[in-house]
Amino acid sequence: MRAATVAFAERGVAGTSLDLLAAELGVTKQTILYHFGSKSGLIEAVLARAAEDLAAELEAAVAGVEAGWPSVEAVVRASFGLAVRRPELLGVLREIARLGSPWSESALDLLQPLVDRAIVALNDGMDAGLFQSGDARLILVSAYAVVSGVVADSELLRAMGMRLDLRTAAGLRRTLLSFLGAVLAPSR
Amino acid sequence: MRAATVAFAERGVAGTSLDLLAAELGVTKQTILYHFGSKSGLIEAVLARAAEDLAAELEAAVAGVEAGWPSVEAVVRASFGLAVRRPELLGVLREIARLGSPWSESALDLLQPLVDRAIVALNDGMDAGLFQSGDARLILVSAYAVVSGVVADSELLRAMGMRLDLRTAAGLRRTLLSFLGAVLAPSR
DNA sequence: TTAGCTGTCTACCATTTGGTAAGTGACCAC
DNA sequence: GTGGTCACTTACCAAATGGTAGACAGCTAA
Repeated sequence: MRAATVAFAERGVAGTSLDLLAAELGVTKQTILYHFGSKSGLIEAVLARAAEDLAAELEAAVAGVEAGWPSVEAVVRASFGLAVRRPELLGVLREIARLGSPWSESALDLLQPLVDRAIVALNDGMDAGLFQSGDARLILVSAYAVVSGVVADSELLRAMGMRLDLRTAAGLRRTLLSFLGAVLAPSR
Repeated sequence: MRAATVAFAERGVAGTSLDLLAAELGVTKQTILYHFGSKSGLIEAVLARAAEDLAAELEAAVAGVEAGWPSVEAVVRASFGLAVRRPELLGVLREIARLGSPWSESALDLLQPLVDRAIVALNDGMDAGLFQSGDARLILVSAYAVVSGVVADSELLRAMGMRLDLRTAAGLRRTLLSFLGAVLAPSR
């Protein structure tokens, strides 16, 4: 599943054949089919695991962190950490969500709780005066798109003479936090 | 080429077979091969056209617009306009760039001028005191990632109960411009 | 010892895929 | 009218793809 996750994220689902995946693992394609039944079964398992892992990582990031700006900072930090440490986690989710029915729906179901939780947190923060009022969804989707876009378009980073390493991620994190700070900071 | 661009952007290059593409067009696969020689030939043509179109659109957007913030605004407006009007333009570039050698290099060559131009414009603005100083590359890549991420992850938009329509794009544009305004506005 | 289960393999299979070869009709210059 | 080019077709083909069937070895429980 780890190999499949990486392969799906890097080469796409359609671009990953069971034969090739099996060869990478030093087994035959039939071994994969034995464990997952079909390619769809493999996709399903990979999707479920990735969503679970992502939720766990973000959950861990905000655990014990106080609501408001510190939580935002923690999530952003964790997201860019994932983008460097496990880019395939975000990549495979996007890749599977793009497959169309019924995969988009499955992915959507699995990610909905995360989205809802973030929206609620932002709105709560706004209500509590910790954040400036605004459209939480627009802010969330913009922030997510930065992380997702950076992971997905690593080729474009190269066009700018950058790599998705720790230093770049730190710079991007600072930039995104400035972005968010500007939009969320309560007017004084 | 228009059909191929849309198909590549939506289903990926590997996920688009010549047979299917031909069927959509009401011709045979051999007709496509006649005009483009091979699938690679088609990809190459689509890539070149997409890069050219993107450059032309952005060029037109900043033509006659004064340097500094108005230019930033114009580019952001044009980008989100493209994201709504012609999402396949951005999508296909990302999709082809992801194919690995030698496609990434080709795509990179074609997009490099755009990137360079944007970097120079930002740095000039900083030198002229129109913008706050900062890392132009980080700002550019972040801003690009917002647009790219929104186009690529249209499924996630749905998870938030949003569509990539004119209204949403306008909201995202305002959000991104707030982001950029906060990072670029000269300190007073 | 043996029966059964598990994980893997070899051997196939039908379909799909990118690509080649050889035509066929329409048009056009001479 | 006739030769040639252009756009497109039908008829194939070899390789790759997802998937099935059945054999085989290792392990465990009776």
